[in-house]
Amino acid sequence: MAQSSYLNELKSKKLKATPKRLAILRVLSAASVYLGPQEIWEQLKKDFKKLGLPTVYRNLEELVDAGLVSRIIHPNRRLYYFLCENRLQHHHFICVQCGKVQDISFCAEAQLLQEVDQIYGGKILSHTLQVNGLCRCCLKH
Amino acid sequence: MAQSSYLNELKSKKLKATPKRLAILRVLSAASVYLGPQEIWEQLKKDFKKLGLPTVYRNLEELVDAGLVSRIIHPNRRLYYFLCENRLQHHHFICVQCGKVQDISFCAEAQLLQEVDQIYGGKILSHTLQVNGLCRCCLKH
DNA sequence: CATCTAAATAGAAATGATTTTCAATTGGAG
DNA sequence: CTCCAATTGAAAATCATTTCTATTTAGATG
Ligand SMILES: [Mn+2]
Ligand SMILES: [Mn+2]
Ligand SMILES: [Zn+2]
Ligand SMILES: [Zn+2]
Repeated sequence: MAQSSYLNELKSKKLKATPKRLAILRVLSAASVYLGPQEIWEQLKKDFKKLGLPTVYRNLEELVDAGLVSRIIHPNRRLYYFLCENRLQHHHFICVQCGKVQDISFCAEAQLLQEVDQIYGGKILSHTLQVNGLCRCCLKH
Repeated sequence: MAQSSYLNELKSKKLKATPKRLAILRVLSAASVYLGPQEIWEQLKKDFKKLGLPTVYRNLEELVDAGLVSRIIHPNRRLYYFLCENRLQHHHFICVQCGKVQDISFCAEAQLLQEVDQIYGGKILSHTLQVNGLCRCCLKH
């Protein structure tokens, strides 16, 4: 995704385009795997002599809220983040070994809505669909 | 579920039917909502003068592994547990307000397998599908 | 019933990811 | 340039969960 695209999205979400926030986006954008806050922090400490880990945590969550970054809840229950070009609502297949993320085009939304809304009369606030496993590449080794 | 049914399932999973383990099952069985380890512990401290919180944590995970209890990852990212009579693979709609759990009969398994296995060549180890929201009852108030 | 062993437990301590606090800094609108 | 809300760093707190180890116990076996 282009840098200018980030800027527009940030502005529309009322997030300032601070150097650190942009750097976090840059790291995520360059990564081919999901990254944890700690990893992102360690990469960025090289570029900024001062950078607090809480800043990374805060920014990641803000970027998720803004819809720029997707959050992955690993089976180990730690949080990871991934910058996905695909802006449509979708889900992920994640490799627990190498960290690769692949889009799942299948979306359960309609069926879930049907069941929860029409049968139970409830209101869906969020849903998680995540598939964990080993990617083709990791399967070989 | 009948007590004797628990005993059989425990035995088949090589879990001893200890008084505390059975008590945990009893508490879960009596509950109409998902419960956290702490809550379960607090209820059981009345019955056992000695009962460690780690024991509750350990047992809950063992019971999940044994397939007797289902684990719920709340949007608040804490763990909750629920004893569901339905032993077939299925998912849940949980109310984030009152803790009610309702079965989602819809299962994405086939489609996910199709996509991950046949398109990506990966292997699914687990998948999470959970719907969070407000139940009919909580919606009214 | 007595014996025996792997499984289970208590209690205390450690863990470690995540969050909070608050004073100082800064982006960017006007 | 000014100004203020947003952002940040540093340190500390939180707090759910796990680990450790000595002790106890379920239940298999004879
Ligand atoms: Mn994606
Ligand atoms: Mn169920
Ligand atoms: Zn992989
Ligand atoms: Zn409810």
